[in-house]
Amino acid sequence: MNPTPSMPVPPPWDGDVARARALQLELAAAVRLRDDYPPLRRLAGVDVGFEDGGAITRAAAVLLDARTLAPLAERVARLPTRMPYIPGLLSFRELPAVLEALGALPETPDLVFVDGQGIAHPRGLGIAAHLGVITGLPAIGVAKKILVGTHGEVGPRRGDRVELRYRGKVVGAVLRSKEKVRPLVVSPGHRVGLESAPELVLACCTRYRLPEPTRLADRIASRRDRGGSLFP
DNA sequence: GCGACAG
DNA sequence: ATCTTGTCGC
Repeated sequence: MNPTPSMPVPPPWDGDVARARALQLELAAAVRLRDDYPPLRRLAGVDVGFEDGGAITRAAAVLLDARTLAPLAERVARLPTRMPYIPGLLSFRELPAVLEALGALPETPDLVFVDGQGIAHPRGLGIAAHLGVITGLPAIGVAKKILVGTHGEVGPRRGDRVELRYRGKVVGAVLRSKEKVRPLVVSPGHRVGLESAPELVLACCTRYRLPEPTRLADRIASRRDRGGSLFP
């Protein structure tokens, strides 16, 4: 992704929870849930970790070949942490660092996988949806736990899934990405449909619970990369 | 009023 | 998310 001139970022945290929530409602209105992504050539995965007991926010972005899922580039961004974790306002805490790492990638991805919720959120704007609306890029949220919503039992086989409902609406899917592991919570972030999101995530799940884009970003963001880059 | 609550 | 080693189960 080239030096992007005007990529709007969340305003500095001022402690005003009510205003942040109001902004989420505005941005949620811009979310598009229709499949509208280009032929997939490049994928990206982003995730966040912390250093100094939370003082530093460390974001990682990984670029992958969509066909082979092989990593092509990785970027890390470190920023002073501006606000505490508040359920429902996660994106305001993590997005600044994520956008910096994403913007530093050598190419603009066709689709971004984000560790967290898409529209499966109290106001329809989880971090994946927030990122999508702000960057204009197609995005999907892949979370390890539910924030809101309910669902029936999920089958035991890879690929089995059930709808995630919130306030009478389908907002995502609970997907078994691999046998004998807890299912993932998948929800569209932007420019991706409710049916396509789980399909795209599953296509990126090889031998682990998490899809490659998010799994690789997670390794780097959480300092588990064991000494260095993905390219030995 | 009492829980629940992505990372 | 993070603090943290070995250990039990598939």
